[in-house]
Amino acid sequence: MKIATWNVNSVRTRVNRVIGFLESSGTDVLAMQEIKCKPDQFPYKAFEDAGYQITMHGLNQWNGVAFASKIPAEDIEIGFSGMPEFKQVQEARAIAATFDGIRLWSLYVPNGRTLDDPHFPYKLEWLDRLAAVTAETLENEPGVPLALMGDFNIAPLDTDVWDINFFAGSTHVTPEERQAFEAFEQIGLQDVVRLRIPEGYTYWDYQQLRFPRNEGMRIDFILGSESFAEKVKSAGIERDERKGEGPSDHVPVVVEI
DNA sequence: ATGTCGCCTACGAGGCGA
Repeated sequence: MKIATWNVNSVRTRVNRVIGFLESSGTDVLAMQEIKCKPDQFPYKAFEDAGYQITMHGLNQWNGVAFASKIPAEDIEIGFSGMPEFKQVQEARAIAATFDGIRLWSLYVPNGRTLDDPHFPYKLEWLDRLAAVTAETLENEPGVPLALMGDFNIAPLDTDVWDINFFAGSTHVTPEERQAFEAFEQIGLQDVVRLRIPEGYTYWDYQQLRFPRNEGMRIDFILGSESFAEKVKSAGIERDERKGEGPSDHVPVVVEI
């Protein structure tokens, strides 16, 4: 089974590219982030015509997470228990479903904006709570094949950005964010892509010719539980998806299990 | 170069978010 995660940056704008990727890669389950639409705006038909069912959560033009899958989604969960709010609103940043016994989360971690912005503590709290809820799940259901997949908006290593000096004083690389990321490893998850592909970016800003210059960031991850990790046969970062007409600024990250 | 892109409102262009 092929599983992938991809921040598509608008599923409506990107529908042809997303379906093209699904078909050419033979992906069975795709976790999407930043679909940027409400349920009545989702381009269901194009996915259904390609043989994929949609499980989505979107509230407005921002954020939004979903799965496209060839197999049925079971035990769908919108958000996670105690998910922090921003301005009294639980944003559309998390959805889970079980596919053939494998529990998958599609996650769009808050960006954080700047270190002095209220979105920054919100990001840290959001990650903290997600780790706590995931730890509970792993304790209650040890042995469950589970993966957290998505755009974490954190570059865990200095080599995950093209120039660490450029990011001095910025989000994505602070000790606090990296500690929040490491917490997922401490509760027993492992980055199943890093083990196989130590280097490589998953995101290049549209601005400043970042992609032609290969000035990117590695911020999209698949973090698997022990029983998920042991099923993984191979992994990939689909860099070529950043090329051509109308790409997302992120590329798919995939595993075969 | 403040070098892009996508969404909104509301019909042109500015505001917001990344």
